[in-house]
Amino acid sequence: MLLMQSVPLPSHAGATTMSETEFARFFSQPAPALAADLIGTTLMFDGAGGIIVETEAYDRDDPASHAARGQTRRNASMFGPPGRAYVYRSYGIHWCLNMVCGDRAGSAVLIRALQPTEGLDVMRERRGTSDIRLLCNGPGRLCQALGITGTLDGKPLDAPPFWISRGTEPVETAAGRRIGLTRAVETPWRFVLAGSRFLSRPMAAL
DNA sequence: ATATCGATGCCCT
DNA sequence: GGGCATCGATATG
Repeated sequence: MLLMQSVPLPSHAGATTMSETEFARFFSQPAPALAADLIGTTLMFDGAGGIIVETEAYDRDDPASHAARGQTRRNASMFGPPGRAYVYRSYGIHWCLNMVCGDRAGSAVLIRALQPTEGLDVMRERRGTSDIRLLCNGPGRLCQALGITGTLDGKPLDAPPFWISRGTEPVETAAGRRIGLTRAVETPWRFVLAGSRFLSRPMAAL
């Protein structure tokens, strides 16, 4: 069947796709809640991907957020419907992927690290390293590994080339300070899979 | 293991 | 013109 061929199969047991209403409910959560819930979720993009092990929440009333000073051309996707991508260029060089969420405009979750499970060969080629721990351990690195660029800004996350599946097994998460910020540094809106060796940086004590 | 620094381009004031 | 939700190389313990 044509439809089946376009859907990548997760390699780990227990994965499940979301119905339309589950998807809508999932992404209507406030950013910190979704950021925590995304840990352990599988993210695929055009045949490559893995398990989300690190996220950060940003929202409208958050001085560190791109949305803090209102809508602009760059952050327009953050003010659009939830369940879509917000992709922006970081430091002029890298792309970073967010998932737009919330019951009001200006909320998103930055995807910071994956545990790679699918498409290892193409990710190694794109990243220029064979070290599996260096493929997706950072927001810029995972976009390079998956081939995500600015053309995906505003695209829905429940349609190809994106594919998202929540795990059925509960996972242990930890929260801490966000990385690389100069503002709102105390807000503990970074979430990780406890004990993961695929993080962009180890979780520091609060 | 952690620290520092330069690259790089676009957004926004 | 200033600042930046990063990365990789380099230096050092």
